[in-house]
Amino acid sequence: MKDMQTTYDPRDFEDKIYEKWVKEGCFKAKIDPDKVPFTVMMPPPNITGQLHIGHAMDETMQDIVVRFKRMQGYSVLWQPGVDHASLATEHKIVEKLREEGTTKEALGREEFLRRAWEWKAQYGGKIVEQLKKLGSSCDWDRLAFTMDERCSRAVREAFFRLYETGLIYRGSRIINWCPDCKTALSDEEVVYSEDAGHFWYFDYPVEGSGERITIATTRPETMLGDTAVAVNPKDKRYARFVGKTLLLPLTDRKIPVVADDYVDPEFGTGAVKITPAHDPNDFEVGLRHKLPVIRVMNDDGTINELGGAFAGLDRYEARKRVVESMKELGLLVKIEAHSHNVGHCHRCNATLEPIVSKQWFVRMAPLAKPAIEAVAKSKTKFTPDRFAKIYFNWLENIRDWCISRQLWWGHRIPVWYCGGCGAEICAREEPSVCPKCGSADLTQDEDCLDTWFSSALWPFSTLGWPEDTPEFKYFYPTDVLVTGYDIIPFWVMRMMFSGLRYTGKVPFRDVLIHGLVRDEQGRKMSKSLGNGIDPLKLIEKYGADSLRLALVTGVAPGNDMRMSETKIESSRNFVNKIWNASRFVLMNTKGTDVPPSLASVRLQPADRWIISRLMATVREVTLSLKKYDLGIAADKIVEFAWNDFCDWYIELSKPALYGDDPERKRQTLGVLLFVLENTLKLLHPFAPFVTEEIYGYLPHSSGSIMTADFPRYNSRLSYREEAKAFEGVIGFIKAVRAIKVSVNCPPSKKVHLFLVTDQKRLITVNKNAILRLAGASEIDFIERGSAAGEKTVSQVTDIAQIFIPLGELVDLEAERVRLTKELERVEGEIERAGCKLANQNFIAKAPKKLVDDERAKLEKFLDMKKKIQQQLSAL
RNA sequence: GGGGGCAUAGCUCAGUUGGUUAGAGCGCACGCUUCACAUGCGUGAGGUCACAGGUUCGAGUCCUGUUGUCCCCACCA
Repeated sequence: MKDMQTTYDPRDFEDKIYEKWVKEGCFKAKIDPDKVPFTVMMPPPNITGQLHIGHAMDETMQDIVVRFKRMQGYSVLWQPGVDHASLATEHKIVEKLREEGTTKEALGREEFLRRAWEWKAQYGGKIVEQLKKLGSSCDWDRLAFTMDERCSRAVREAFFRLYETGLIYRGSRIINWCPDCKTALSDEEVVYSEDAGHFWYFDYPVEGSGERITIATTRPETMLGDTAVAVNPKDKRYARFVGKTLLLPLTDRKIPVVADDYVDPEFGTGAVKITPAHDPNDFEVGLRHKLPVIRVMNDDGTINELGGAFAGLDRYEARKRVVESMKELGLLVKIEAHSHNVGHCHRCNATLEPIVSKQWFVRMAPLAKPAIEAVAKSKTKFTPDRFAKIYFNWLENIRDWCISRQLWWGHRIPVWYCGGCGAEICAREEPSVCPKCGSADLTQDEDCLDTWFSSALWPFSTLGWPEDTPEFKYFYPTDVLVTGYDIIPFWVMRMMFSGLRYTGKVPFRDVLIHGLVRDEQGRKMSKSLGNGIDPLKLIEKYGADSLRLALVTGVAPGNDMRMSETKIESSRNFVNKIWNASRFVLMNTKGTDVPPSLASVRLQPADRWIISRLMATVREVTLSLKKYDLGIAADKIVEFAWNDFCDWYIELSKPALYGDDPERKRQTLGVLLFVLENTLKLLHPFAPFVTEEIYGYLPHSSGSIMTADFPRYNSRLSYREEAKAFEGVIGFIKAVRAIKVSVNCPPSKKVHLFLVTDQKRLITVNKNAILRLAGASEIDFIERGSAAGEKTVSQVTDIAQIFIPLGELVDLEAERVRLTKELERVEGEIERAGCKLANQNFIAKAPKKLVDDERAKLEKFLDMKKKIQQQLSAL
């Protein structure tokens, strides 16, 4: 076999390995009755989308969970797919058409849709290719699209069922209208921002008297649609006006003054113009007082013919002209600066108009209730669980969902209108004649459904629902949904009530919520700021493994994270470390017939220590992954691999590897390989490429690491007592190093160690490692410190009192200061432990183990104190 | 107005059900051309865990309040 490259360069193998996985069908989901299924639905990225860093994090988290479960022996389905993103896609195509100098209306529906599909074919696959670069192990053969036949059928079925049971209705309501996209939006699609505006104070004359009522408005142009002025019934200032008639300026209409609790007497002038067609609150007031609804605006934001002289003007031009006209009439009282929250289109950012419009709605109350219960009863659990509160908050305050969009790209509403009898027909498949009158004159509703209507069905539409397919039976309900907290109202919630409504089951058992990836300064990434981090560039520069590790380390679940290149550099350094450690082990393996398992190895103390640490790590990592604490799991692996394995065990193994006992070398290599292989397996879900690449070089490995068993905790390999004893050796070595540094003794200078100890055996067994790692030439056991002679530096450790004669390097005074400091520290500990143990409540109420530990600690420190005092007096 | 997050080392953040002497990465200081790795190794400095109470034998962790900060929702025309 070829040797590993001396330098780690992910570009050498990442693409190659991904191809291999795909070719060997490693990602394929299989219905296997002997295995437990584990299903994850990928949140389908928009076909318009480019892979951004947020996707990268979301995908990485899913891939980690999925790879872990696969290695644990589950039959895993990670279902990929893309979303047609009705509005987003249509918006982009319309823009493109605009550049070409045409419009969708000019093209016509059919031609427009042909273009859209063409566009989808051209760009829709791009994001899929980008996902592959990250190492996503989803079953690409099952790639779904929210507008493919399967999903479309599910959409029609869902619509039909809701329609049939009266949960879908059509009605004229106030909705959020985007005059640029020319469509209705749901409440969730509105982005509010605090915009600087004005308050215009207008006088409305009272009919038959010289009096006037002053109202204040932020949208003067809507006065053309005013049908009343409202005051608070308790407001004495206006009591005499209630029931009177006002002459609405700029029009020839007369409008009443009504009394309504909605009006806040403290705000503005206490008198409010009521425009039921253009304001949600006014609409409600209008209903209460049976006011006419006069809509004065067209779909494109211009004033319509009901606006009289202002007809045809754009809303902002109309605003200007209305104010001017009022001023000319002497009815403009004053203008104040006023900033207020204004709704914007989440897609094009245009200022939205609340407008009365005939749309399709889903009645939410009956759907929200079971969705709330399911989470309240923990049928679905949020991680972290605080997001359940946010979920409840949304569902408890939810209003009916406006699902119709005046768009062409999307699922067309499955409702037909009969030209013969006027019937409204909802059907799963297009009817040929009217079932009521038999007329063939049927016209389908022009509108499309909100994209999220189809996304809401994703966990089961992709599995073939409404058919009871084998996939649906085996893989549904899914296990975990991974997504950002910003998507809870759009998607998580809607999948929940849809799943419960149509399948009778929750769509997923766990929801793993993550935060946003922010830039180095903690700002949200946005196009306008230009602070976006391109994950593909990072993969090109550092490799996918490094990016993945950087995305999940040091983040608590649900919290936002800051991404920076330094962070990825650290991950890259770690991956590089793994690369080199593996290279070291494999280099030494050459020409040696390494034992295939630990069974035949006579384990040394250091071996048992590293195996013990490995087992502890296996246990912690497995538990953390189970709880979706990906960051903690990654930390534990890194800590083990870098500190325990590389910094300690590999160094400890060197005397055996470079020594003259071939059998000892062979056995040590057995341990090195065992630990390395398990480390790679633990790391594989996080860093799939490099672990697979290295795995291929291991002498006893076969197949892909992807299909290897995830390491299992084995209590027989935990060696707790021995490992603990060996920690003493490590502490001892560190102490010698520290002594040398403290007296500026060059590390290369070998020192002679004189030890007072009752652990001669432990030290003798590990003598070679100690000499090498501590930089010592000789070890002598002595009975008393004074035997080490003059000019000696000393230190107390858990396993020995160390004396090092360092001749002229020793500054007696500095040594005295150092030991005195050490003595103070130990005395502090004695004080602390003593106080604790003097507390009768502690002795009585704390667990026995803690009390015993504290006693042992006190003993230890008392002993140390005695020894340090001896050393001080010997100076 | 309602809800939520965050406040721990110079910076960015971890800290599992309360329990060793509170950790990591980066940065900093000093020292290392040690035969896997300078993308490295060794040693170290640096924290009254925002503040004030409370519960407890014991609080960074739980409770109450305060301050600062960020986010989501609602919203006064």
